[in-house]
Amino acid sequence: MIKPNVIVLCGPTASGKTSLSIELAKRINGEIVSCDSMQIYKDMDIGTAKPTEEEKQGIKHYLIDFLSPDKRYSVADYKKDAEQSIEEILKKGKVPIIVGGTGLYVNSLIYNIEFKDNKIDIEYRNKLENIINTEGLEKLYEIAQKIDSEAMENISKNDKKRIMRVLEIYNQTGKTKTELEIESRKNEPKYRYIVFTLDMDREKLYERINKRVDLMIEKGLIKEVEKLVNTYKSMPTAIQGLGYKEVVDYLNGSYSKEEMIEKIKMETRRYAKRQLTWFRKNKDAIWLNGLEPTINNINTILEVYSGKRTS
RNA sequence: GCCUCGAUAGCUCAGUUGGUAGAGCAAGGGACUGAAAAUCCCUGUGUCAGUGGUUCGAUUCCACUUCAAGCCA
Repeated sequence: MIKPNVIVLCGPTASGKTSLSIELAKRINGEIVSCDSMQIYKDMDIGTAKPTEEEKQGIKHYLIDFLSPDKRYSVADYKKDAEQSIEEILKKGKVPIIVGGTGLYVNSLIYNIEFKDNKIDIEYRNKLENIINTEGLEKLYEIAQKIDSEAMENISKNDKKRIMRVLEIYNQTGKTKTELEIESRKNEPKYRYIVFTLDMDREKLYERINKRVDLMIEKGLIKEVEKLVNTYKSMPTAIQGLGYKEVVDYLNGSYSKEEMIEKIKMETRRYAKRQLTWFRKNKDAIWLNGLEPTINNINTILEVYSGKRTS
């Protein structure tokens, strides 16, 4: 059986994914599935650089702007939702285009990582937090080491989230993280994912990031955040978004407006660097230069897509 | 113009009782399976402002030059 083609366009923030993907979708009768852990949230438009209706040019976008910022969401939810979206697009006879910068989410699709149908046990997580506060993180590290020493080889003794996760998995499933990950990789992907990574000269990318942050402030990012914190009592994940937590600190008087803007720029540059580390790891990806004219990049994608080019 | 102080990593500075130097921040690289825009790990060669002098040896001491800051006029 021939697997359907699915195009994946990843790359660091501000590399030009949005406009390239929309041009591509118009060209090949495609629809876009976003792969972005922050654009999923409603009421967070400016800071996440969500495409506007005008920018979308009538191209349907999935997994954007559909979740309340007070809700939790995870890679497991994403995997399920994204595959459902892909199916819907294929049913229409259109081409699915996955677009975004969240490396973890991209991998869940292209390596077909299968997640069990479990919810996060917040009570247990709080219990672990308590142990950290009373006995220290070392205590949890030791326990985790006993449960799954193999997984702990890659986890620093300071990496609170990952140490907790090892314990959470064991508590919930009775299996180790290592065992579960082997099971999660059993099945081949259902689609032929063709992965493109959009990048450009680092200096140029940073210039674009800086400019984009200034533009966000101009467009009213501060107002957006004010409204957000007044509307939602708690935002466990959404408030972690770049730009959002910094504006909250600014509103609390932690630093001046200028300092806030510089901080957002710096954190965004660092984020872009981390994204690139993630994408470089995928040796099958085909790299595109965001400084090239859009038409050139589209032609490259089309050549690979239609099988005229393999690398 | 006088006096004082300074010039060391991209930035802010420490230091070498003379044997070519190190912190913080920035930056770069990396890890990543249910919070991922999160979380975490690793990485410090730079004409020690320039030119001369003393010395086996000067970034360190001395002289001059340039630049910057403060004070007195």
